[in-house]
Amino acid sequence: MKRKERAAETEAALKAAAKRLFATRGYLNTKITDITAEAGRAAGSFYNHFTGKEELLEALLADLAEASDETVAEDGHRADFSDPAAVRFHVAAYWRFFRENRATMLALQQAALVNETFVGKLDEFARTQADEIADHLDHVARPPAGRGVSIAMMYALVDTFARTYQGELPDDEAVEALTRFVYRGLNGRDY
Amino acid sequence: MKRKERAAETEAALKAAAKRLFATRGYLNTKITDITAEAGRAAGSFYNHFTGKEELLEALLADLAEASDETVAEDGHRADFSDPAAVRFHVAAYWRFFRENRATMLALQQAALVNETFVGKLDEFARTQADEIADHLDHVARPPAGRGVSIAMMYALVDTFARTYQGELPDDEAVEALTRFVYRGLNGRDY
DNA sequence: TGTACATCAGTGAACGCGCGTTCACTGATGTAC
DNA sequence: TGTACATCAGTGAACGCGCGTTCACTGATGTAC
Repeated sequence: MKRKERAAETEAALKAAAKRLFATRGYLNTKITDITAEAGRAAGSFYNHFTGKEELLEALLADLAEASDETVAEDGHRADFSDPAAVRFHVAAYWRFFRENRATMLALQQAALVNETFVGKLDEFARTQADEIADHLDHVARPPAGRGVSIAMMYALVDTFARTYQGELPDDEAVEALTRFVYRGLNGRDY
Repeated sequence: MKRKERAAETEAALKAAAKRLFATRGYLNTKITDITAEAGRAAGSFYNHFTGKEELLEALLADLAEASDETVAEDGHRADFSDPAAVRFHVAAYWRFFRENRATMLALQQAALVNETFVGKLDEFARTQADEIADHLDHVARPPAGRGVSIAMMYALVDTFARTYQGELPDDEAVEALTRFVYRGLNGRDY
């Protein structure tokens, strides 16, 4: 079974190279030949594993979905956003998730600009996140708007802030700021 | 002076066509030949007016800068974010600004993914917006974080929400929801 | 005011670059007997 | 266990498509005298 091993190694090398390049120069600026060069393989090798850059990104997304599932199952999970600790827990979890999957997340957003398929995947991702926390508002007495809109605002804030300032701001400062803003926004009072 | 008129008309037609296409299929998916076709001119004509798509976008940005300046000068301008009316005023102004300049704003964001120059322009735009409202926090007793971070969070939320939900949500519902969330986030209390 | 020439905006076919994709080839691994 | 053949992963030069960009040409407008 040396053949399958070799193929698996190459595939992994291509995915790893792609992540590195996506993180630095971005998905759209990365050529297929850049990926094969970074992975130390010939250009033609790419097509033994993927039909194109899109399929490679889908493979990265599949990997990411697993990582995402783990996050939810973490212990310490608080499910009531009228409790500041619960808000902080979720903000911190998303922040960590984003740091660990930055390359793929940025690539997905870029791909969505150019390819309808990935618009769908991005929406689906956001919807999944939203669904998982929808019931966390059950004990929030006076949310700022309807449930869907409230969650959407929270998500827009945390996601965009992570995209923009992660790496430029100390992690705990960012998490504290977001937690305070979100908690206040949702509950209408301080803690 | 019929020649200059004709040239000006063509240039305006190209800009208008570009805006239409940027709004529908996006900046990155729009080819130069798409723009000339949409404007009803020959492909070569484009280069009498712009050196490339980038320069066209810069022209659109220049137009937008004028529009932006007007907004600030509007009357009814409230400058104290401890007053809900002031928050609402600014949220509504940005919402309106975004609706009127959607094509250019979306194009700028897309261009920034591929071209360093536009990263700079986008940052500069955000910084300008932030500077204009920095002093509006003077009477906010307990902001959620330092001044810069507080403004950045507010901006991330309002801008992303407009990008994502404008057109899908009634304008006043969106403005109310954002106003409430932002006011609470900044002040730590409801109104 | 008229004539001859210069300049300009616009045209669209043609050119060429960049990059995705193919494919004949190589050497290694697996299979049949 | 050995030999002959098949299959597979990987290679990289070559091909070709899409699109940006050029350029010789046209007709209209402007200028000189």
